[in-house]
Amino acid sequence: MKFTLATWNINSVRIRLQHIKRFVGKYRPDILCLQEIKCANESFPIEYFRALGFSHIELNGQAAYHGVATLSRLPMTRVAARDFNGSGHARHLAVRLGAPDSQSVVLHNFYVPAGGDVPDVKANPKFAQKLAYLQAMERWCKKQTNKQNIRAILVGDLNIAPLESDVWSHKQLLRVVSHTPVEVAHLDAVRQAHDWVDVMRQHIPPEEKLFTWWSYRARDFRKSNRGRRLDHVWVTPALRNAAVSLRVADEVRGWKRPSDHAPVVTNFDLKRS
DNA sequence: ATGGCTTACAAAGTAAGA
Repeated sequence: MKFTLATWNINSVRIRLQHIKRFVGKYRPDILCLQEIKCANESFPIEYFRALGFSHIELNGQAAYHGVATLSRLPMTRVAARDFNGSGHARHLAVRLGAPDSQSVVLHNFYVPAGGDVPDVKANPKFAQKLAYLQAMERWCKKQTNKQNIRAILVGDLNIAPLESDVWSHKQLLRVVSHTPVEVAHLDAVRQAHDWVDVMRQHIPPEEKLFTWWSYRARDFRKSNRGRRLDHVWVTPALRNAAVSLRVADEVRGWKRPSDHAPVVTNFDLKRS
């Protein structure tokens, strides 16, 4: 099975419909994982996506904040929508691609908490909640059995830029939430707990700068280029060779009134795994 | 630039993003 998968923190799905149409027209993704849809399930523009060809739609939304959606041209079934840290936030959705046999793949769509401003669990409850969320993800990963045979893809806005080359200035961001050593250690623990493979860094060397998010506050995001790699594509070892190509669609960040995140587009060929 | 912007919301200023 071959398919194109895109993950994109859309920062309000309802205000970004024209961008979605333009992006889908250009990249023809078979599966689209959105984060920060910022609407309840009943407010999600389902018909708009059906008209774009996404006949399979699974939602985990809430009013105003957070929320994730997975849209597909290919058959899929809902597996779970977990609340990893008991916050009541809509931040996760899992679907199964294909019939539930040994060749099917589970796709996880995540929106990890941003964590607020101050990287101190005592002074900032949001930072504590972010670390708790990552610990719950790690526990869940550890609990899985027969991990070498699990066929799974994990994508989304993980809100952490782990490598020095994942931020515009390692030194200046060491005490900025998203790149602090404690967050990076927590994310590494999640990854190692399931031997997840960092697909973006399989395709783009770790020495090379790679960003998926640029602040709205820069006058010219390309000129200042103070970006971070907050969005990720991971696969289990069984799918280690399944991603044939990948790119960050950073031109989308330059469209008028964009999301502050760019989509990440991956082409999969499951025969290669 | 220690935030210059953007979004949602029983709509004017809050809260949140990161």
